[in-house]
Amino acid sequence: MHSKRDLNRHRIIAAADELFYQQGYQHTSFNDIARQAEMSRGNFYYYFKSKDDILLSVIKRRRAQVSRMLEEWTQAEADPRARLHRFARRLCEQRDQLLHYGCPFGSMVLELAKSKPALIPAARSLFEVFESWLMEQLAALGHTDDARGIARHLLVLTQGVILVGNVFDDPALIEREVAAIEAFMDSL
Amino acid sequence: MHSKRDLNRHRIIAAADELFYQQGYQHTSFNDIARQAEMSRGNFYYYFKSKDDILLSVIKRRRAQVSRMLEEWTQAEADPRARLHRFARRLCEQRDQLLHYGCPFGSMVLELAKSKPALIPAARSLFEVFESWLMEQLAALGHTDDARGIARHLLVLTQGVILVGNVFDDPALIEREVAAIEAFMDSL
DNA sequence: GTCTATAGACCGATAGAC
DNA sequence: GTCTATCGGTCTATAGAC
Repeated sequence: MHSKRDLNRHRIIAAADELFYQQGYQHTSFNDIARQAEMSRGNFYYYFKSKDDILLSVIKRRRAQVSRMLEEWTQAEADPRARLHRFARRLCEQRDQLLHYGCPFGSMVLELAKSKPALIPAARSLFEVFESWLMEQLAALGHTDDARGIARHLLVLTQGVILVGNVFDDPALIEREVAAIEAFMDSL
Repeated sequence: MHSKRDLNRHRIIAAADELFYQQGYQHTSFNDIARQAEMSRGNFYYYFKSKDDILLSVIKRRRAQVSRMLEEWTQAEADPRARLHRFARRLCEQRDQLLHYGCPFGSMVLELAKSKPALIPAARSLFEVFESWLMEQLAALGHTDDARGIARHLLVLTQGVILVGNVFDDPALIEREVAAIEAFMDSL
């Protein structure tokens, strides 16, 4: 059902999702979220029991979006290698955002590691979605034993590109490193 | 000279340095720093004009420490390749801290990107110290044209390892990926 | 007495919670 | 809309070294 309650919950989560990415979790206040969602701040505790609770809902939303995206890639491309290239090229598609705010998943884990370690497992689950999808593609390419290691290596490369691209604000670095990642994928 | 003023300034900066790393900049309050430095909070504005000013001093301190470390490596190892290996192996030496809190330089840039973009250039300067040292070693190995690109690629690898290691809290990943980085260095 | 250094009261603003 | 805690930041009385 799309009750009014569900719609308002969704508006709050969508607003928080964007702001948590652009400003970070701690640096985003209820007022910020209220302004972005065009709602009164007072209602929030009708929908959520705490700020942490909003974050958990944001993570859940992101996980659903990631799952949907990966499913689309799986259906659009029959070749596992072509699927991996989709994964790599997404860095270029999202380049400008990534250079500004970093990876929405990596930066969240890092922030929580410093201020809310109890929430790390929830944020880690986003990476696990990517990891298991990558492992499926790698297994299809014959890498059954070392699938996890290679999957994590691909995550290392992508997280590194984003972070260093962010540091130097260097769009060319993204393009160059993505090409190297694709070359590595072809060598598998 | 080591006036009392200098010593106390140093105590505040050292306390802030540790806390900013472990808890993040925003999540560390003046009270936290006061407790850690065993000083009264009221004094801080005798030594610094703002919290941002403390951060700038922390960055300056870290830059000096990094420069000193790189200089030591340069003097201890005559072979540029051996120097690069020092750089890689440091990830293993610092493993436990890195798994807990991430890279002190990378995580700072990421936090500032979301909340204090004006301070990014200061934090970036830490990476530039590493970058230029790496470029010197690469140039000595004959990589004069592509030194910057390779240097940044090494930074990509190291930042990626730390971040993904942090996400999965996986010490073995650090060891494995560092071995791969060293193999890459040998191929240069 | 002078100067450096210090402690802690105090401020307005704003946070999350209700 | 209100509550309480805490934030970064300010001010000042004064203690101790010289």
